[in-house]
Amino acid sequence: MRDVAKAVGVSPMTVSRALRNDETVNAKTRARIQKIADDLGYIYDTTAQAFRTRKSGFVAVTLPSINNANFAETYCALSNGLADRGIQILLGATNYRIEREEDLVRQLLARNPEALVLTGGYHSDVTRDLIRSRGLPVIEIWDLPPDPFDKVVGFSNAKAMEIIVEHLAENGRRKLAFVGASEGSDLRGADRRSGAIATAARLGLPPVAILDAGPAPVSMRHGAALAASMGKALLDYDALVCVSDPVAFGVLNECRRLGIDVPGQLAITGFGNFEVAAISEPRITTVDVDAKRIGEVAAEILVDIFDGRSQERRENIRVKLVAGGTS
Amino acid sequence: MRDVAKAVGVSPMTVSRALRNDETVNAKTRARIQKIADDLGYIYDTTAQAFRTRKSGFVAVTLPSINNANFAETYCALSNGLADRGIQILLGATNYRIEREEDLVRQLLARNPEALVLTGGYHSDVTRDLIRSRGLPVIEIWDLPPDPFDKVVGFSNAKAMEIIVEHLAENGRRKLAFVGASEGSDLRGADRRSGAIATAARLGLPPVAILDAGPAPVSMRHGAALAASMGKALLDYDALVCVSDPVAFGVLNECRRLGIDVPGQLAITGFGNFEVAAISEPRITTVDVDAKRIGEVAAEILVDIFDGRSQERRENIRVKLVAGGTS
DNA sequence: TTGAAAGCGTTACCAC
DNA sequence: GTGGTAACGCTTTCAA
Repeated sequence: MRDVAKAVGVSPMTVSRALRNDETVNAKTRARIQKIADDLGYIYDTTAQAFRTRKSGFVAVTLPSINNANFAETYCALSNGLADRGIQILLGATNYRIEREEDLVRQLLARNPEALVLTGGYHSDVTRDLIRSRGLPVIEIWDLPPDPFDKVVGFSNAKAMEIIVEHLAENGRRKLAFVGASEGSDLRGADRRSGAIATAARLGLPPVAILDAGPAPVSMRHGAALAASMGKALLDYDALVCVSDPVAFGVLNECRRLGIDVPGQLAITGFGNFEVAAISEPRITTVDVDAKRIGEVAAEILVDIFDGRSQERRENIRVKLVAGGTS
Repeated sequence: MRDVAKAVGVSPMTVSRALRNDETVNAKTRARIQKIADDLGYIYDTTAQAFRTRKSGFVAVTLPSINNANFAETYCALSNGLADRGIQILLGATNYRIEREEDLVRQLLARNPEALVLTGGYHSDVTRDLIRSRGLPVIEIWDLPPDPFDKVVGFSNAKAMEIIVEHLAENGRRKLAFVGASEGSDLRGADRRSGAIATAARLGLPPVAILDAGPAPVSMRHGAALAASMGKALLDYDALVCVSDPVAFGVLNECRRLGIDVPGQLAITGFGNFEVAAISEPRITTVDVDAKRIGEVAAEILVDIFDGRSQERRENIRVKLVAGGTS
């Protein structure tokens, strides 16, 4: 920058302003500076800028997994919503290990992000302190934590399960089992489980059985393996409430192999309205979450924050039942 | 850092060294510094480090899509392989739009990454110039481009299709159709298509028909929709070679609805050994690509580069046939 | 094994 | 409309 300044015959300060298209710099001077900078092959140092201004142009985002159609959609919507502002996303995947979050957040914070988007509302005390001491804007997504950091864009995983259990009860199912990940590995999944248990209790159904499909992320193969290991014992229940569509699909496929009639003998439900739920035959009854909208709203909130329009935000994204042929 | 130094009673310089695990700092002092830094909630400023050392600590990675089990696995392996070096990944998704790559690369380069990992070997001239003028290490993955930038970790998509077509021919199939994305939207998919066509020709089979499932990314629903729109006309062929497992699964499911017997009347093959291929009943014949290994090898190469051990690398990652019940 | 001084390239702030 | 000065938080270098 000094070299450019020398070549043009102005001060480095003026060059700095000109290159940022500062209006206060004389238009002609600005053009001259631009040209000479180009000629000299000058490359603006974004790192130095980020250092000096304390603005990194990053928003840090944590996701449990990047290989998940719903999270991927949220990520893309978020990314697109911030792109025109020149904001880039710094992504961190916890792979469903909560203890990873702390390290991850530390790494992400080291880059001075201007905001933090966390998937889920459960965080260790250390993580909370770490974040609070930074005092940066936080958005928690895909959840509706009772005691949030700051902004929230999500839905209640427990409540979302209500509509599934009510639907099953309306269709005469009583003996429910919940198929999900092992205790402690998928906290939103655990919320769904408690939601199912609570709703069943409220409706006067027998206690919901818990079937463990292994540590998160549980997917098709885990659902299939669980069903295979249980075999006809699955018929102790008349409905399997699965934590996600892939799990439900795995279970459903194994049921076909076992000669269990779905939905005749057994109802199966999923969660998330994944592509496989709609393609499966029969279609899997599921809950649709507007993942894209979560990302869009989060991006909108961030833009508001960066523009200085800050306000309390707790957005409840609607979820809806998608009735299929498995219930 | 100054605050930590004050609290510990040493100079900032010693703190700096301690936090970087510099061996020259007394082990006990180092531990004390670590502890107090933690207690104070100190977060190391990577931006300042990047500024001072002229090293960003970033590796930029482009992926066609993050919602893809294979790419996700490559990404995770890459990320893990670089984590101990303190290198973070800056991710950019093209969403299968090649024209996006240029913008994306420009954005990523603005962050001064220390290396660039590109998925695929097709790039616009502008992109090529952009990258070359920066003179940074480049690894192209998931492909084996004839004229690569630099390092390569991948496989020939065309050759991978050979094993599928040979397998089909061995099993007596002759009238092949390729089901893939529209021309121009998925270049690795197009390579698979040409591979299928070439191999069929070499084996003396009739010309391979091309069935267009729409713009990339094509997935279950596109496969299903294509099959539904064709109906019994699918029986003009005796094998459908699908560009990916999800597409194959969509086609397979629709065939069941249409009353087409797979593999009796029609063989179906996929690509990528996705979970759905193994869970599907019957299992889908597919090609397994060691996605994780691609990420691991790429990370290893990058570590070599950062350690100053640079050498030509063109790693051909093996792919293998996974024979299922659909062929 | 530890510390002091200087500086990385930019911009905030104030002066003119 | 332009310029001078200082500083951002760290590390390189040299000295003790």
